[in-house]
Amino acid sequence: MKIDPSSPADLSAQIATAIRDAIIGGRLIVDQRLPSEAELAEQFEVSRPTVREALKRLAAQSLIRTQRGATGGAFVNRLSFPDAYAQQITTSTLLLSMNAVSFETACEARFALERACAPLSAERRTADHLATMRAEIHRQAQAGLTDEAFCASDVAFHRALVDGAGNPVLSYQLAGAVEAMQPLMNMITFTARDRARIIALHEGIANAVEAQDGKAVTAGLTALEAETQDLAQSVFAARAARNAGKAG
Amino acid sequence: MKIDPSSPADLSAQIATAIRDAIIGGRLIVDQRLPSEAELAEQFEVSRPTVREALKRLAAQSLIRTQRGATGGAFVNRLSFPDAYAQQITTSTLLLSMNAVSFETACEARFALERACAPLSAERRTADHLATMRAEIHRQAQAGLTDEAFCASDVAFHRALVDGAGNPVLSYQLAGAVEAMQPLMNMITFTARDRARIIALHEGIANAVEAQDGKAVTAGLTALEAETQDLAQSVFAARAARNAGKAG
DNA sequence: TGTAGATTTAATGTCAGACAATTAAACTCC
DNA sequence: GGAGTTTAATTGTCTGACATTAAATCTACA
Repeated sequence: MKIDPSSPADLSAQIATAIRDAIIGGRLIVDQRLPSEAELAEQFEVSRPTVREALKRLAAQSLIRTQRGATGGAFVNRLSFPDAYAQQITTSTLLLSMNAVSFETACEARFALERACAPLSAERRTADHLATMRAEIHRQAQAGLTDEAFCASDVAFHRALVDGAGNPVLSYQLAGAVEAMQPLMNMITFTARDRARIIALHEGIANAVEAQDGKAVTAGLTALEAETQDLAQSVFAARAARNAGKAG
Repeated sequence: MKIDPSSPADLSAQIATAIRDAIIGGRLIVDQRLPSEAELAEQFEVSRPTVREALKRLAAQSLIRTQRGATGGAFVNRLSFPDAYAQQITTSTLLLSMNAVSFETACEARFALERACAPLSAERRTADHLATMRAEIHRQAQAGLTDEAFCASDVAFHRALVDGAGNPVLSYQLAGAVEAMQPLMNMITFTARDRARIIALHEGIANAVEAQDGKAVTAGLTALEAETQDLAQSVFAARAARNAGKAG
């Protein structure tokens, strides 16, 4: 592993890239200990702070973990599913919030992906997944629920549906799509009638999942997508009209 | 923004979290300049190297960018789609390689997600997308192509299909699923007959996309999934048998 | 002999201060 | 007024030191 001191890029970035490539390329394997900071500094012919900045970059991506003490050091970290979930959600959320992605586009992507899980989930869901879905529907029907809590329950409902497919890779991929929608959904105010319609659709989906009828699950999700898009459109239209009224 | 010096967590990690939360929460907006390192050090009552480690953590996640010079500093970075793609691919690839995810599971997830794009892509694909797909099919048929190049072309074909849906969020989500499969696919050796079958399936898919027949695209992907799973199974079975022979 | 406690040691975490490199703005001179 | 020079602000890097942590080792005592 070598770096180029004459490169315009920061030394710490170069070192981080070199180590990252070694991890991705399998030359450093999970739980393997990296040389100590002092040794790395010597190898790369830089100072310890520079090495530390490189290691912090890697730590930020969960590629390594560090331990203090006599037998401590930096170790190649196994990227766990929960860590990957968290990164996925953060990235997706920021991507949506920073790039003026329309509600319509995000919503379409989210439901398209979720429909991909529908047949598998209908086939494989356990009683647990079904119970979670029912419990969340029950929660959604409670009076006095804030819009945020309603949305959170909505997310939990859909996660149960996705997890029902029994494919952790699929669950991981969907985590970003489903969770990143939450801030967008939170911009919507749900009237009692809106909630009733959504809950009815959720019940239809849960019933289809219980009956292990993949096509019905897919159809239910499509209907829910249409309902969500309509709702968002009317909310945003009303808001725009109110603002125009203010301006006029 | 405050940190807790008595917390067991590293100060630099705490500072990074505080700034990240400010960005996610919208208190720091895109292109806004953060205080200089010296000012941040004063605010958080830590030294400059500690602040720098925190900033490097954020830079590793593309949350900020830094500029040298008189008017330089750290700026909140707009997370671009390409950056998000790259992060997504890295995370997905590592997740698969470090967690003993079976080929079967990864393959199932990938094709399930890709089928989610099929109807949209059939409806909206441009001539460009179609041309890319045809070009990649042509490349795949060339003699003397290495397995790696064949796989790379396969990825390009499927990306064109996904991009055809015209939904950048969907493309972003799929990037991880499709690209992360490549290392796994590279473990397979493709005989000429295998390639011919795959190319035939690709042609069927391209024809369906050209005809804007979403159901046929979905069916083609399902057939390709079955073919891929069969192929992988036989390759791995043969390899296992050879290893057993050696051991015996 | 075994174990509890003290010591050692090796590593990361943090600090202070300095200098180098870079870049934009301010200034100066023609 | 414009080209070149200077200045100032900021990040990048280095050196050396000390603090903190935790495992391993040693020591004393039962």
